[in-house]
Amino acid sequence: MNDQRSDRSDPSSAGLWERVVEERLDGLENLGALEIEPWPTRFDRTHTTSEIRDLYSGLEPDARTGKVVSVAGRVRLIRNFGRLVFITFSDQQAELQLFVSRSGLAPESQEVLSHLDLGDWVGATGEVITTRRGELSVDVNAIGLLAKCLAPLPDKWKGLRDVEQRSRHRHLDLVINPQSRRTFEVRSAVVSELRNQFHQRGFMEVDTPILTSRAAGAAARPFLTHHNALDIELYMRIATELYLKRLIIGGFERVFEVGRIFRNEGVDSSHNPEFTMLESYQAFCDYRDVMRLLEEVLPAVAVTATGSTTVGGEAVDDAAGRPMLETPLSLEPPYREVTMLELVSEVMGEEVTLDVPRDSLRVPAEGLGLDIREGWTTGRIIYEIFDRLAVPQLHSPTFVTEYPIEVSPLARRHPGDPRLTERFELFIAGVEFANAFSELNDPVDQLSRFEDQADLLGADDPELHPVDEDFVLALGYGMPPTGGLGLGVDRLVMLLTNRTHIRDVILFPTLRPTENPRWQTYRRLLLQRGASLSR
RNA sequence: GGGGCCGUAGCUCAAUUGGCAGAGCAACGGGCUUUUAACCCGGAGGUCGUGGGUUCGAUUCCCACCGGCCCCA
Repeated sequence: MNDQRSDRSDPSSAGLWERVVEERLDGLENLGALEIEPWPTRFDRTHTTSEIRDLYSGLEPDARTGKVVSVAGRVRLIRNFGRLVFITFSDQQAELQLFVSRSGLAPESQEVLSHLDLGDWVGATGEVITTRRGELSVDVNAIGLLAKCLAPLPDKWKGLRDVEQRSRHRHLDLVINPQSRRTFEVRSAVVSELRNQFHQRGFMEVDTPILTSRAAGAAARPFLTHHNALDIELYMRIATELYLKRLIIGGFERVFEVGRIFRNEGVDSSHNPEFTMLESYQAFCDYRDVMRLLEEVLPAVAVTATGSTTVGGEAVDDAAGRPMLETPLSLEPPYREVTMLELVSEVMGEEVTLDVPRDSLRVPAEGLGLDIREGWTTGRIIYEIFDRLAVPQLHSPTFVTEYPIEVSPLARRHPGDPRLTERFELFIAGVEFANAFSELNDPVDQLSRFEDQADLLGADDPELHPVDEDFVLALGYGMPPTGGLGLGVDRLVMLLTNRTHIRDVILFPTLRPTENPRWQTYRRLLLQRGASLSR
């Protein structure tokens, strides 16, 4: 272990932090003297904050409604005037003000009030009123603690800004940053609407194995794990593709899976080791049908999740991350369609075809700063030029079609040129969102493609696929023509919430573990208190 | 893999051409019955990411390391 690791939000100097926890624990003891339970089991809420706002918006200042409500939430702000206290609290929907006059308040409520801290959960009962300044409030006649917040929260206004700290302490991020809560609400809506869209089109949702004996269906390094009882090595899946195609072979004509995928590769602002991908397969269809599907599904998901097919452009609060798109962009179809060879010809400034000799492509490509490896064919080099130089310029939604066969071992050959495939990827804002093709269903061709890839595996090329023998055997029983799709769900959420960092759209991203230097102090304080409670 | 920037109070951030470490909010004590991030008074709170070096003296300069962000391959 490395002792030099630092964690900025958890400095080992726990002096002030320790004092705050101690003081709050002391406050609990005072409540105990009045037999007030700081962690009661339940609370009868009659209204949420937004229900009250909906019912009583537009009241005149200094109004009384005669309506008594019970509300609950977390204390966000306290403005104490001595005998009069204003408390702003929030539940999941919104904030609301509590108007608490000490006169006439029961002793239990007075005691709760005097030990109330920012972050505490409270339940309060009283009449809905507006104050002299017109603020909708609950005129509290009883207030109780629902849960004590023992540790100080980050500043409500400046928030937690650091991406790592926000994901490492997600509970605090969600308390503090409304934008972050909003992001994950959008994520939930995106996944829900994706499912809805596919169900509506007659797709059946399925679950395929995460633990597999062979990580296939994509070009990626897998995570390795071990099953004790069987005493075998197992891989975490790197794609759902080959299992879903087995289901098409089996006779399910439309299947999809929203699946967690694991790839043992680098971590950066757009890659997390585990991420979510939607894959769908529909029999009797080709890649052009999948294009139309995407053009329908993506705008529908955008509207359901965000209310609009326009993404980006709006100012994103700094505390919740930087924007992905500075200027707005429309997801309305039709999307631009262009072949890879057209794009590469554009980049190179002259017409590029698969007939161009390898070296007359390699030399100018290296001149543009690309690292061209020894075994790469013309098609592979074309893909590299495309990936490095053309992709970043694909701003509005663009289907790039006709991929070289070398980088598409699972896609059907293009009828016009067997060195190309019926494949497309969808790019938006310079980022790949979807990958689709007319699925290769000829086992003879599939086997030779896998064998070609296997021959090259020693070349350590990240674009190479491992062989899956069982899948080739399965193909032999006949897979109908099929259009397949892979859609990156995390990236779609990034696009719809305008975030640049994948950690901002994954609740608990993979992080290097750190020791929390406060733990020992915290543990000691709680154990001390426990001992004094049991006495 | 290469380059740049960053790490200071619970949170957000200053400052120092190398000489007692600063603010706002939070927290603590006091005051206040109509606030909207209330206000006023007072007192606290720091291993300046970690380790080493240079120096009379290092938060500041140098080196290494840890962690982060951005750009490039």
